[in-house]
Amino acid sequence: MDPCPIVRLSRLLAPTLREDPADAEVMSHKLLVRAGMIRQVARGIYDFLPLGLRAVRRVEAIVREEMDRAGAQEILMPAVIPAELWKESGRWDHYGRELLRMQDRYDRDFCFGPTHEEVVTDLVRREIRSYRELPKTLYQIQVKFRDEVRPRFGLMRGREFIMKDAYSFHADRADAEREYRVMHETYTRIFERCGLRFRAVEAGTGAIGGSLSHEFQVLAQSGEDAIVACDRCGYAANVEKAEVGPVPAPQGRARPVERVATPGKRTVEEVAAFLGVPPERFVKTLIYQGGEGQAVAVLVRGDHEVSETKVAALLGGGPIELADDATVERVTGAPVGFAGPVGLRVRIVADASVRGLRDAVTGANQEDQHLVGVDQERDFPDVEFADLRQARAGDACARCGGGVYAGHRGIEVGQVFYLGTKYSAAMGAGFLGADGVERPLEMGCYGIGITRTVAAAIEQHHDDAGICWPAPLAPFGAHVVPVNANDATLAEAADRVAAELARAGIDVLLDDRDERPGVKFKDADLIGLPVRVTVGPRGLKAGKVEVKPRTATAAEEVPLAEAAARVAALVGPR
RNA sequence: CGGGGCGUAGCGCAGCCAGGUAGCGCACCUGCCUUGGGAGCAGGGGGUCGGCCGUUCAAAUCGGCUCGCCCCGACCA
Repeated sequence: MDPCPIVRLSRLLAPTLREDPADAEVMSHKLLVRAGMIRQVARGIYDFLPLGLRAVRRVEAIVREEMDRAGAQEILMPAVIPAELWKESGRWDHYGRELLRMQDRYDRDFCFGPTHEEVVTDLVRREIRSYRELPKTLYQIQVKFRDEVRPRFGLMRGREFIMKDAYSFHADRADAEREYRVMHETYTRIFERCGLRFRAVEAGTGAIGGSLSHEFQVLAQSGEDAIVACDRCGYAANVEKAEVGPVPAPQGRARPVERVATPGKRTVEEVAAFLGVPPERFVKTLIYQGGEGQAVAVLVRGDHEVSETKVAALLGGGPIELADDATVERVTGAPVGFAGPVGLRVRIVADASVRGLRDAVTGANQEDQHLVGVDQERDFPDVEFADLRQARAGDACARCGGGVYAGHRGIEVGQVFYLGTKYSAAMGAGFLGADGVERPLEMGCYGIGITRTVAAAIEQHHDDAGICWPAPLAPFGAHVVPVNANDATLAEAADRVAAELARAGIDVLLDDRDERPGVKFKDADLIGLPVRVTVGPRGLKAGKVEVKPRTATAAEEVPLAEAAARVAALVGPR
């Protein structure tokens, strides 16, 4: 067995910073920069320094092992892709400005691949003829570029990032769904091995249709996605997509409608405070515009939020957006903030929780006026009901009926997707079946954001002093610190401990710098390797070193000869 | 893409309103001293003040343009 490397910190490019960088917002960004792991080159584009790159490589290694174990085959496709392939799929015109386009010296169009359905489908259509050659699952680990409107949060949302993308090809839908389940299990193994707390949540499939997509969300307070998970059946989904269970029947008593003045009060919060009526007795009316520009009124209870995903699906799947001020005025006859369903002459869709509401407050479609005592069945009966609101913690689970949703925040690090024949049909990727009939290939695709996973690991595993790497992702297994580099006895002992650790299969970062102990300890905490081994004069006199897991509060004294075994037990196989 | 903010030494910042010798802390170099949680003393190096144009006797400071970066809203691994 090759001995693991021992890297001397004095020679490593690991410029640690004492202060947070001014341009960083989230912890993973601050800590990656402070620990000398990344540096920004342009917005959303980073250098990976040795420590950062080692963490990336560790995620990649886990992903590779598990993909290979699942029978997928690693390939490498080009990052620069000729426009023709993207024109074939139609995405050259539809992908938008996120696609980084360029020309070569002959003015031919190319793009930097943000994803590789076109390239892989082109490869497979040229090389696969028969059902006998199926199924095939191909993957690559590669740099991607998406010219995000708003890159931010360091590695969480870069423009250039490393992604594992996989594509599978099948003779029929059943086999594609079988592979989907295999990949779902593979992803579960991958993120478990990474030492991350995560949930696989149901995800929308947008324009492609079908129901087969899951996002893998690493749970962290700083996550951009809000998700809910049932405490009983385990159903979990993005709040935008999560089905909402039965709503309690409305309580209010019938009374006549009354118009009240609410000068300058536009939001539910403002009006609720002004009238002394709780938000759940409000009907919130939002005017949306679909792709063709027709306005639709969407109603939810005052304490609920609209799920644009659900509204878009109800209206046919196209993109929707909140109407601009002028449209709102035209539709409601009042400025933004005073819309209500009573007397509206556009299509009205409402969340199920609005059905049967009595004694509710709504906008009056007149400036500075609201209606109270509104009765849905009496005053605006002409409404379509559907599940249109975002789920939230405390809602009843729609799947099992008995459970209750708990709220989480998540960072999406992976997604698995059943594609069907979207790309194979568009690009003429077919095969001959046993019956001699040519059919389009059934496909699935499966992505993992490698660099985002590194950031997510830090978001989930850090403390005030720095990163606390899950051992499987740590750049090194152990951090060996001789407290005084000028003490030859200590330095020799540290070298010896490092060598034994390496022999025991642990990669070692040895802080051989001529720095004071405090500086070394601060840097060790910041870099966050799973175990620190301190070699100091006190312990060494008794033939001992200190072994301290990063997340432990106290160190443990261990005889020199046993240190390697002790650390190996703590860190696990590397 | 719309809205807001910031560009002054490697990092974090002051100076700008009220134009007149470019500063502070950390980091860096040299020496002394120190060595179990970001020591101390002394000396030192380093900045076309993002860029361009203008106003002025004089611009980091005032005006215009431009580039870069960050934050807030709709998409995505």
